[in-house]
Amino acid sequence: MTSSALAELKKAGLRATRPRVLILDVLKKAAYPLSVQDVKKRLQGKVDTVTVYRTLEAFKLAGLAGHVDLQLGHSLYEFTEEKRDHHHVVCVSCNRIEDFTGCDYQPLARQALKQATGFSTIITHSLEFFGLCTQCTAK
Amino acid sequence: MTSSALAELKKAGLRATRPRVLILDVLKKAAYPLSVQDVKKRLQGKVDTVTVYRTLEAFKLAGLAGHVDLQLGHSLYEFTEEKRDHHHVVCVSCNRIEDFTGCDYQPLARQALKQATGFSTIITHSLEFFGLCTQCTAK
DNA sequence: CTCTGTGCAAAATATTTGCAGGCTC
DNA sequence: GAGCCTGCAAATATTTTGCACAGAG
Repeated sequence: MTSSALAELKKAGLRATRPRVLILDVLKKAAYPLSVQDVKKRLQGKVDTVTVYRTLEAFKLAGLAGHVDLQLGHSLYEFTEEKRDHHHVVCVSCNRIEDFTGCDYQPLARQALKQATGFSTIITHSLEFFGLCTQCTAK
Repeated sequence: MTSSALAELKKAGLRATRPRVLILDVLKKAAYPLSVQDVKKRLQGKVDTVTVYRTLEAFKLAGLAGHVDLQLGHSLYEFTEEKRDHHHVVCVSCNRIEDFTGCDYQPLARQALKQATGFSTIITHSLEFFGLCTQCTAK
């Protein structure tokens, strides 16, 4: 595992330092997007908080990780897998998260560009659904 | 204007206090989503920061305002107009914002519910595009 | 009059910046 | 060896909480 993280870092053009390998491994193992605090906790003091911030930002720029915003008061990051362009459904009551894939956003992006006349390119997009999970519905 | 804000507050089931009328007016006049600081500045000291936080949250619960997240490090709010379900295109370089409308999300929501088996209801959604505006493309 | 809303102070949380030393390439 | 990366300290920004008083209904 560690060695593959190392290779991915190099392929992405980043220096393969110990903190970066550790953080990338944590991201890859996570079932759901992680906050800076989440990452730090899972590394139990092995990496400084500031480094987590800087590393996640570097991963984002390098395309290794994506930024997720679920309106929880802090940013989340997740490993960018092959099955890219997946999104989340978040329970507004308990914050449970599930994924869904196959968002066909190209028509929407074209429509957005047609209306937003001051723009020339769409680079990325965010799409999140907020609802109630079955447990919270029952309550 | 002020009187209409007052009526809207009552209709939404909220007490029509001075800070709320002022904040609602500011939101309605804004061309784009505002942060807590934006709102506070436009009220030049007439309302406390904490009240702005609490009021915007109350508006959100009452359906008067919507929460927008453009990955800028803080939350934005905008008045919920009739032309609801509109979204934004944000320039990743200069943060310029434009709107677009007519996102046909029902099929996507159905697809999300089919895949997210632990969920029973979709209440709302967020969809934002990030790209380059023509000015920043030229640079 | 009752109960919610507000302002003020302070705490808690999240994020950024500066700098000296360490490690990758 | 050069230059990027890290840890530590501290500054800055954002959001939340507690409480006494004010104002809406």
